[in-house]
Amino acid sequence: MTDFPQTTPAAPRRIAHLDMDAFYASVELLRYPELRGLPVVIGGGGSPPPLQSDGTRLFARLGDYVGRGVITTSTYEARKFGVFSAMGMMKAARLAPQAILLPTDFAAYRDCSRRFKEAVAQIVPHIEDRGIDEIYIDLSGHPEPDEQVGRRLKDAVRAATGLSCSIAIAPNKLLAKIGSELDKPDGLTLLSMDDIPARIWPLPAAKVNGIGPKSARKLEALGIETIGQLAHARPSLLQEHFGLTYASWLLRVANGEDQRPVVTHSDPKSISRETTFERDLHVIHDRSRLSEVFSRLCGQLEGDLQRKRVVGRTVGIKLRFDDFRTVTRDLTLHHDVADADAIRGAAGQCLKRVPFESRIRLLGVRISSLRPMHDASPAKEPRQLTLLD
DNA sequence: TCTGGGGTCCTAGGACCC
DNA sequence: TCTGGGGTCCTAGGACCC
Repeated sequence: MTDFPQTTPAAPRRIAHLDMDAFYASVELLRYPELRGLPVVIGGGGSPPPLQSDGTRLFARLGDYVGRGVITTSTYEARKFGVFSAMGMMKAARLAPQAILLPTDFAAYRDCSRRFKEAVAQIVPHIEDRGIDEIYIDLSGHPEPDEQVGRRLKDAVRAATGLSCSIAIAPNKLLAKIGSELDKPDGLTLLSMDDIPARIWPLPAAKVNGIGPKSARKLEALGIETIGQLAHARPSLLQEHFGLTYASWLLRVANGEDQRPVVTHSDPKSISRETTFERDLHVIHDRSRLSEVFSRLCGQLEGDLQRKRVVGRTVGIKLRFDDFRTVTRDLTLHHDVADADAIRGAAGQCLKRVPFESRIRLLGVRISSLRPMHDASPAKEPRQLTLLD
């Protein structure tokens, strides 16, 4: 035994990415097993399917949908019709009018999400939350071999939820994230750095987490479509079009390099509420409706702050106009706020700075610069100093 | 008949201070 | 009366992710 720090080289990391398969849709199929094998899409804010007198459910058809919602998830059967997440439902309705449409039920998905994360945490506690349906798991130092722990995690998730997931285990988050998609659904993929040329390089550049539609289109214009082409691109060409920072990052990720740690805790940075109107509203003619929604959003924000036990001092608004232009305004106060009236007051100041030239499609309110709420010392003004002090 | 809602992070300019 | 650098905070917009 020695008290001196060891200087052995760092062991290679093992990171798993776990992604639930068609999560919202799969939760709904547990509830409505009679829909198994049918094209089903989840989206919009409709009401749950009513029970009929013969004991069966009356399911809505996507073709009958009217509104501005988008699809959040679809079953693999529905995807065959070309309807995917984030597609407008009116457009999807043209492609698959006969598909079953279910409203989103976040409470049910959150409950299921909590169960699968708890099941994983029983096996490996080092988890990074990446939203409702995916996590990274740091397996470095875990004794079992990859294949064995991967199977065990999948079995535990199925036992806790009845649902399948896809897992990849790789030397870093970047490769694990790409890998979990390679054998969906119900996949278990093991990747090492040696697999990069054969399994990663043929994939489209947009499969990299962080290369979005804008960058993918720019790359394509340069003749770069796959991750492999990106890895072999001339650095000066990339730097010319993307700047030094982003160009170096592109080259690193194309070679499968990523040192980001698995982050098990993070404090919220901002909280927001927004809503898209069924029809675009006029700032004058629809004043009372706008004012009503504005107050409701501020009230919801107050509830969110209380639930998360935080206060904030930067209040902002967001507007989207009928031409889809988006503007934001924000205001940093000298003190923290937490109640709906104070938020509404500050947000109202922000609204005054917006030029209203077109109808409003979306209205949102946001609060940031968050700090923990200390309920023991309710927002007290600092003692006023006087000359007598 | 386009395009939700809730987030994070980055950039860039201006104010302001030293 | 020509023209410093940092550093931090604030604001606006945009890319990206789930």
